[in-house]
Amino acid sequence: MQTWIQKITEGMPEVARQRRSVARGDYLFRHRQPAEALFIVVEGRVRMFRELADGTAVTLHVAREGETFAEAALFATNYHCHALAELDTTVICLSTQELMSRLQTDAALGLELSRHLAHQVRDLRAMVCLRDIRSADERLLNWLRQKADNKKMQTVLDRSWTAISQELGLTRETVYRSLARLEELGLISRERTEGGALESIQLRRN
Amino acid sequence: MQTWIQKITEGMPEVARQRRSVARGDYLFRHRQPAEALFIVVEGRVRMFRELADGTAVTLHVAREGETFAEAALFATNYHCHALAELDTTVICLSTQELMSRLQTDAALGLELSRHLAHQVRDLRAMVCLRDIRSADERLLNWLRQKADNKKMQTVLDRSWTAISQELGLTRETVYRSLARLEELGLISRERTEGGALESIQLRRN
DNA sequence: CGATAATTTGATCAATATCAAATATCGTGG
DNA sequence: CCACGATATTTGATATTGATCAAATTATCG
Repeated sequence: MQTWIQKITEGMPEVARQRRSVARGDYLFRHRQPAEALFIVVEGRVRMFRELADGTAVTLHVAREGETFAEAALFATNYHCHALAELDTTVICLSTQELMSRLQTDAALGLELSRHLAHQVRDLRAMVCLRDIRSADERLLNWLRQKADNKKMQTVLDRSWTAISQELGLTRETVYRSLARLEELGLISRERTEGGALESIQLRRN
Repeated sequence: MQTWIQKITEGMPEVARQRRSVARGDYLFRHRQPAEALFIVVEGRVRMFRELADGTAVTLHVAREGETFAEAALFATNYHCHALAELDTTVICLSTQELMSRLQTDAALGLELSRHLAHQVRDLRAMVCLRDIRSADERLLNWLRQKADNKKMQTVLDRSWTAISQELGLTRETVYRSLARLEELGLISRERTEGGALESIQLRRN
């Protein structure tokens, strides 16, 4: 688990970091409810959305396993959107009250939170930037380069291509075709590390 | 200017928040240089990118007027990318050293920074989410809904459509066509507030 | 070993990008 | 206040490319 979560949760009273399970289709919280917690997804998937006057839903974020969400709850008295479990979901709830009161005095904790958020900002900006690239080949290639070990020019995958294609904003079919094309062109080579099941991609120069 | 910047800069010694002008094509900072400042763009545009072993550039972010960038410099000793002025640019430099030393003890300042970053995270997530919508019409409509005043179901523009189309990840031609189509379908109506030059979009139900 | 998910390739379609060009609007200097 | 250049808006024609639907193969997990 991420460092900041460790630092935040350690020394936090039991009541302030409870687990909660939500069945698929149920709400974790609703718009305008008092913002009592922020969350870490342990398992499942949560969709956050606003609802307009005429009932139209506007999705703001989909939080997946390992991700935190509703950090903004710390700075608001009420939630500004709905959070719906798209699957059977388990989350850890971190009490905003508890956190906030510690943040009032504990500057180190605030730094830890800022660090976490600053990294999120960096990653998200990079993701937006990546999606500005229209060509599937170029987008995939840039993703590989972003992830690559700078010296070895190599990326080791931690997920299926099917999952990665979502992050890329492309269909899996398109991704597989791009992979084939890039390998064809000699820009990458795909290597299956026989020990682990993890595929790794070697970037070739030019 | 954003609140947090006010709070951060007020009471900050003159030396810790200097203006700096950079000519188009010059670097604001380079990869591996000591991370001495984070920045606010006053005017111009700055591109941040990494450079791979073979010289390939990977863009991570393009910061525009009014935006802050390199917040992560606070948590690193060295910059992890290059920052190049794409236009003649003026920035405000906020000393990381000064900021960091204040953040060590000033919990309120840390909260202000966290608040700023949490909002950025929220906005960026919403932007990524929006770009997952493939249809231009749907994407534009959802953008309008995100921006809309919840009661009046109305969005007042603060920029040209040409600028907005970039945020949407669409070409301006596509955006204009979508606008026409959505108005045709009666889903929106475009209204020119004669007083100001600002266009406003009224969302219709269904 | 069976079931489920992931990978891979093919054919076709639809939608957006692109290129082009005309009009409208804005801002600025005279 | 007006003229003029720059920018924004708007519509048209066409091409490209990624999405979609299909299906076969392979890998993974219990």
